[in-house]
Amino acid sequence: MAQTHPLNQEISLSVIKTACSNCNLRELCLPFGLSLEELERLDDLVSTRRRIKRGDHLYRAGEVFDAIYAIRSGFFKTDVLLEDGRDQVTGFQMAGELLGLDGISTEHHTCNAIALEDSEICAIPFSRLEVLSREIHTLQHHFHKVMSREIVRDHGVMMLLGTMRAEERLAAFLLNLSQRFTARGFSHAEFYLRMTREEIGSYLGLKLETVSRAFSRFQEEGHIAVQQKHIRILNVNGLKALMNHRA
Amino acid sequence: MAQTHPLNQEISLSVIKTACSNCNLRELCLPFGLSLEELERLDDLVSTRRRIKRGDHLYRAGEVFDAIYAIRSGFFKTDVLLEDGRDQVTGFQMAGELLGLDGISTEHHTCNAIALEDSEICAIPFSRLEVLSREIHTLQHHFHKVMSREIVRDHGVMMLLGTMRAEERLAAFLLNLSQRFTARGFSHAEFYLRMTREEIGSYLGLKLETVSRAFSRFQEEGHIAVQQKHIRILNVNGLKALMNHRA
DNA sequence: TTTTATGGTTGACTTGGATCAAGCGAACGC
DNA sequence: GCGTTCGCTTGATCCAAGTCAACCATAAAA
Repeated sequence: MAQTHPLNQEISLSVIKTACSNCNLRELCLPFGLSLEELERLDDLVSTRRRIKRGDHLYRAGEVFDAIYAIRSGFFKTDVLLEDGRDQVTGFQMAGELLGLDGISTEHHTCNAIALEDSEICAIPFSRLEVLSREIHTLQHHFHKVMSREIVRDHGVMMLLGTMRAEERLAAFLLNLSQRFTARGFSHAEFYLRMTREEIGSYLGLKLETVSRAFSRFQEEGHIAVQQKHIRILNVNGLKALMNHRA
Repeated sequence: MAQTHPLNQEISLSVIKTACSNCNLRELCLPFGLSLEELERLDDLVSTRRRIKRGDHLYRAGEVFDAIYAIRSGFFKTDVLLEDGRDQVTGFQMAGELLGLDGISTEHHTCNAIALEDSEICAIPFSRLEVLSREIHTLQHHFHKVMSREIVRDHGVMMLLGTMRAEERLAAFLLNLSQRFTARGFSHAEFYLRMTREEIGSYLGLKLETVSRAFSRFQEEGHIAVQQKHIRILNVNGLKALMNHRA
């Protein structure tokens, strides 16, 4: 159902529904800023849509790179494995975000992308994207911005890992999630975590016990209400205050 | 000794000498893979070359972005400041590497770039680079690779900050520097650090005392010889072994 | 329904790296 | 030449987070 061959595009309504031009994520995703006519050209390019079940890989480190992926729905993590078994979660991605940019560099993926819930993605063949972005300046520029934004995000994570203490890291993490959910029209104050404490810990450079303790502490202090994966933010400013609370 | 002082570039020769087509870094830098004719078109674009004195900023966080910079000679650091005074060094850049990619995202620089020794840069107006890369496919693709490489590098730093202990981080850092010096034709085993212990610490998420102690330890164990900023690597495999030495 | 597995919480203790503090050496300005 | 500054080293102590361990909660399987 997700896979739709470009040939049927006139026929089925479902196909039209999953076209970029009709996608409600188009203002967050790659199509940002494109005209209607340009959008349709992008539609041609985004031919493959695919479902990824919770726990399955979208791609693995080492695989040949030939497409980047836009998340239509669902939630992913990316991680990097060291030979000795250590791994680092490098990011959590949600609807409208792009996966696979790391693969351009060596033409092989350098990390694993794993669905944390049943998800749907759009595959964008990279060489065709390069062709199209030579013709559509807005697309070219926006793509550059997206890559750059990823670099800026990574710098933020470095700052977090390099200078913040455990509770600051977790506060920053929750505020970041909240802000991204808001941008997608969800509640900024109430959401379900898609990842385990261990995955959060890996992302934040902490052990799962430390993450768990920090959650409990935030709850005691009235900043949030936690019940397993269900989070309610009760005091955004409290969390923000935690972040700048000395080096 | 790695420093090549660009002090006397005779006027007439200097123009030719500083063109991409004659730059000895062209295989490391943006021009990688371009034909001679394409190189000349890139030369037109890279009009501004500038000297930056040790300690001076190439750009500051918040400034309007309109160009990326290729390092012709010298050494830089980039860092991000938090309001409360904490800062994180996000990278050290040497000849042939690009600076400023983070600015594309918001059209403002998001970090500071500071010369750690007297340096020379080539400014590449970004909008003109976008125009040219629509025409020269090789340039377009290579630029994408460079951005992607930066993302991959950042993931490596996350891994380092998230999962490694102090001595592993420093070993990884030294091996990385060594490898990059090698790629530029310098000794892989002997070099001068351009940055202070504090800057290394900031980059590695450690305090300067910890960096200093780790250096001393490496010396005691015969992996390296340190005298202030002068480093000699005596046992590369020893350093490599330190890195995979358990989580 | 009970059983099992997986993920989360909490406590006791240990430890790597931070902090505080003193002193040293090289480079620079006077 | 000499004093000042800045960066580096080293030691003593402390503490945030890691480790180890027990137990609890939820959901899926039997």
